[in-house]
Amino acid sequence: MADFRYSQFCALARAAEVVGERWTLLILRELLLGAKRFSDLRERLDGISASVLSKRLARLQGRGLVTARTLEPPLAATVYELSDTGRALAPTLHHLLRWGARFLRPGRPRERVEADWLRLALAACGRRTPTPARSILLRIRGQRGEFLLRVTGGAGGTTVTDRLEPAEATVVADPQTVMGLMTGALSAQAALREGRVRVEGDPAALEAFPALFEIGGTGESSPD
Amino acid sequence: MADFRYSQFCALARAAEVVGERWTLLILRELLLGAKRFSDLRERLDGISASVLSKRLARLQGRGLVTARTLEPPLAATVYELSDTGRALAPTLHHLLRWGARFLRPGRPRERVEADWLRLALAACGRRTPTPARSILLRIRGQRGEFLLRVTGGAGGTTVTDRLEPAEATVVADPQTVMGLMTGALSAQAALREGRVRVEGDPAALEAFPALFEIGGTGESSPD
DNA sequence: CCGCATCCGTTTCGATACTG
DNA sequence: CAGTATCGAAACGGATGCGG
Repeated sequence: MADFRYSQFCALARAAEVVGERWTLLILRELLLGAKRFSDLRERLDGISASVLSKRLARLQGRGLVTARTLEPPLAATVYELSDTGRALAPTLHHLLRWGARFLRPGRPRERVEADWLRLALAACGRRTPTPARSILLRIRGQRGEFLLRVTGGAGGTTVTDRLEPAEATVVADPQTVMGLMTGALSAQAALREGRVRVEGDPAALEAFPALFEIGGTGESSPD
Repeated sequence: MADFRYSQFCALARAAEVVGERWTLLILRELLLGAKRFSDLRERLDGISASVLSKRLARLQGRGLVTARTLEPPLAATVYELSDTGRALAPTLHHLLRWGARFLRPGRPRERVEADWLRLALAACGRRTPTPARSILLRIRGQRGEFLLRVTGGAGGTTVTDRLEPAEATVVADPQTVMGLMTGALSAQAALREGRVRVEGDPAALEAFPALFEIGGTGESSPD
């Protein structure tokens, strides 16, 4: 394994050596969402081979981003989790996600969607500046069942949780539609007209939804 | 060129498809530092092959991060530069650089260093919160000559320029030493003791130098 | 010269099979 | 379940060539 991929004394090149290999960012995304076993990772990173996953985990452990922990004898399993160094990448991943959101639509045939990923995206793209004091329950219908998220605007910005308290409105849509509304690629009117979304409760909540989010600065200077 | 590298409806996966290939982050770094020609990029990205650089540039243009512009007939040359979408990645690259700074030291034999990279690193790692009102001129001695940077602390945080106004002190060191001091991996005392740094002017400036910078959150929650 | 396209040896990846 | 072994396919790195 060529450990020195670039020969440059530059912090960005160093970072690229650690997280710039295929699959690595997605492995970190999964571990950011919680500790996981080898086979959990394989299942969610649909398409990664066992040998590549093994190499990636070994490298991430070697660089100190990931630690392996063996559970107590009853469940003799190894789980991988982020170390402090790995968790320190979270702000970077959020920024990258916000920037990448512009490429999300259109969706592609047979693409996988996980509830976790949507929650991560909504959380990462929520505005940090004061947003309309709305509370919206999202009922997201994927291929494999449906799940709920709760989005709240306020003076402290937008927050996203999976606690299911009551809200002003419930918005029912599939993942592609939710992300289209969030990124602004799809207007509320168009989504309603095409029957891609249904609102229960205050219809104005849907109109306000896009204002709760923003994607990576197309011009506005983000704080940092 | 398999354009769909992952089959996941996730903004981070989309971003990884665009910037997650070998060399791409470093190409973006170079273009962030200014528009460049094909051969300029090849020269600075020591080791990249022409065919790979060509493919990367084509992909980046296809995705809208980079534009090619042909100069007027006298200098019939093509320069590549970042588009708004490409420049929108700047905050992400700064975050990633700050995180990667922890891996900078120790330097490796025969590693290349460019003045631009140091300037980028110092700018990216400068604290955003108020810092001591110091002004320090860095005289950095690389293999190929030396160059100067000016670091200023203040209520608005740390700023780094290449304008050579007078300062309280001049710090003379090689790039590895400067980065060691910046990341905190090398203490001012140790650097002085080993003769790796020389100070002209107020000696206290060197002691204050590390306080002007911070690298990617090992615990402190960065604003975003 | 500059911006590639082409050829070719080496490395990495992906799919499957196999082992403790 | 958690990986290692193997092997064909794809990507990469280096050299060369060619049109503008």
